[in-house]
Amino acid sequence: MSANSRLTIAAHALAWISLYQRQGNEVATSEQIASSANTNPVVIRRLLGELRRAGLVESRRGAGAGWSLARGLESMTLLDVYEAVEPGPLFGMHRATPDQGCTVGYGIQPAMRGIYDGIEETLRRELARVTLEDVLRDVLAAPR
Amino acid sequence: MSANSRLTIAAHALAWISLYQRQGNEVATSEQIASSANTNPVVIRRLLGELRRAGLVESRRGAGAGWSLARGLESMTLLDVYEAVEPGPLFGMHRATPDQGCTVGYGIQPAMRGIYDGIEETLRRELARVTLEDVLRDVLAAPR
DNA sequence: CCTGGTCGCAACATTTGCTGTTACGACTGA
DNA sequence: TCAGTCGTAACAGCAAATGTTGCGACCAGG
Repeated sequence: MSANSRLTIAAHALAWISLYQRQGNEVATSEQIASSANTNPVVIRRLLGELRRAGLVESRRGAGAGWSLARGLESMTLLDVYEAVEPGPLFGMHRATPDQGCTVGYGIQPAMRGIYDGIEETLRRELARVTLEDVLRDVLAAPR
Repeated sequence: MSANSRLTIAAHALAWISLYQRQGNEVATSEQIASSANTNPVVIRRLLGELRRAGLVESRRGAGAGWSLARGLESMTLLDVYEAVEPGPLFGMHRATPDQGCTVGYGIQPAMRGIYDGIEETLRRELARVTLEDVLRDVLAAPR
C-alpha cells in the first residue's frame, strides 16, 4: 500500500495550530507549521486549503495573516480529516476492465466492491472514534 | 490514497484458479489468468509468486506447467492475501523527521503510530472475516 | 535426447500520485 | 504605501505499481 503522509501531516498541522492558539496567539503561519513538520510551506497551505474547504480551519489574508481553527479539536475526528485530504477508495479495482466474457472477469468487480465497501465503512467508524483532541493529548503525553 | 489493485488482482487469480480446477483441470497458466484479468502474464506470475511464498498456491514448471491452489478457498482469507501482497503500513509518517525541538514535532509520530496501529488491527480483523470462498460465491452470484 | 510450453526473474519503460520548489499575483493590517 | 502572508499555477523529483521484453531453467511427452 502506498504510504502517503497526508493524514499525518494534516493532524500535525491541526495539533500545532491548536497548541499555538492555547499559548495566546491568534493565527499560525504555514511557514511556522512547515518548520515543525519539516516540509515546505506550500505543502502545508495545500493541505490546510483542503481542510478549510471541509470547514475545519479558517485562513486570514493580508498582513498578520495565517491559519486558525474553525472549531474545537474535540469536535474534529480523524474521519473528518481523512475525508478532507484522502481522495480515493482504499483498494483499487483492475486498471483495465477484466474479460466480461469470463465468469470471474464478469463477477469479480461487483463482488469486491461489495466487500470493500463494508471494510471501508468499518475503517471510517474507527477513524471517527478518534478526535484531534485525543491526538493532541497523545502528542503531549510523549515522554521527554 | 493510492488505489492499488494488487489485492483485487490476487483475489481474481485465486478465484479463477479455483473455478478452473472445479471444472476438472489440473493447473492454470499465468497466460489464461492474465487474459481474464486483462493484464500481462508477468504481472500475474509476480503476484502468484508472492502468494506461493505465503503458502497459498503452488506452481509446477516444465511442460504442462501452471498454478494450483495449495489448499481450499474456504481456508484462505483476504487477510492472508493482503499480507502476502501488500508490503507497507496503511498510513505513512512524515517523509522527513519533524522538528524534535518542537513539542508537536517531537510527540506526533509516537502518537500517530499508536492510533494507526489500532486502526490497522481493526482492518486486519475485517479482512480475516472474508474467505476467498466467500469471494468466489459473490462472483458467481453476479446477475447475468 | 529433443522439443515445445511454461515458469522465474531481471531489466527497463510507462504511468500515476505525492511531495518539493519556485514564482507571482491578491490581499490587508499597520 | 508597504511588508508579510495566503492562493495557486507550473514544474521538477521521486517512489511505487504496472506493463513489456527477453531469456535461461525446467520438464512432460514424444
